[in-house]
Amino acid sequence: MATTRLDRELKKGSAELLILSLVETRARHGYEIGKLIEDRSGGTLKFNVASLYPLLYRLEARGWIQGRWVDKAGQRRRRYYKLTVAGRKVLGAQRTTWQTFAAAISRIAGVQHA
Amino acid sequence: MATTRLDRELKKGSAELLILSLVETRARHGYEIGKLIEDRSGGTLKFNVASLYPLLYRLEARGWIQGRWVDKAGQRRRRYYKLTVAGRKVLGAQRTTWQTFAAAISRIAGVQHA
DNA sequence: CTTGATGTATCGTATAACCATATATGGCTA
DNA sequence: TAGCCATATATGGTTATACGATACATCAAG
Repeated sequence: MATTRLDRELKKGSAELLILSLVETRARHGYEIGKLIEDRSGGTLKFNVASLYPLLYRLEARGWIQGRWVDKAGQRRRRYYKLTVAGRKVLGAQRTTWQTFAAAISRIAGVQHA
Repeated sequence: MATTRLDRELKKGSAELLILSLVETRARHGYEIGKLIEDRSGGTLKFNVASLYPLLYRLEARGWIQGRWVDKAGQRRRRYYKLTVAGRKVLGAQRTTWQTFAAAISRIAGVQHA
């Protein structure tokens, strides 16, 4: 079946919310974030690296996450990102936004959410 | 507060689902669809005409909706769109996709849906 | 020594939203 | 009767962005 494009677009809109959520309780590096999203969604959500990394840079440039390089023997260097104070506020706002949108869409599209 | 862009992106992804849903039971014209989405979402969802009309043309080009010009005295001509058989199948698939995504995002982002 | 998983990075291209603007009609009001 | 608002459709040009492809780098497994 042809991809409806809806799924792709949906990923775009929720990308920031997903990333901010994952670095909420602890610092994580890019690759880990990508894998976590894929795994926890059961393969439903999957980010291309060419989308994921630029997104991380953007979030850092906005001051919502803070990156730190970590070198460890026997490993490629990783950049760990953690949520900033400003990012925490944004995350809270985005969670509310998400719920509002999900409710509105479900109502108009006639989708019942469990 | 600065727009987080999440809301804008979310609209993009759900636009097709919303439109297909609104022309499911009866034919509607563009302006009406725009107003319905805005009204039924309580202002949360709002489409720019420069996004809405091209989207309608795209959906029609794909054969998911079928447009028909209707002239009526004392009114500007309107183009009424109705769901096609192919569109009905797509709508069903998109509803399923939407539910799957909403569940995945809520799970990862730690958002509880009522 | 080749393959695959891990890990970060980006060029180029295609897609698409939307601002601004245009056209057209009817009703209300000053 | 001129102005403005709601209705209704249409699009050129700008801008943002996702992602395929590709690159580089390290280590384990076979």
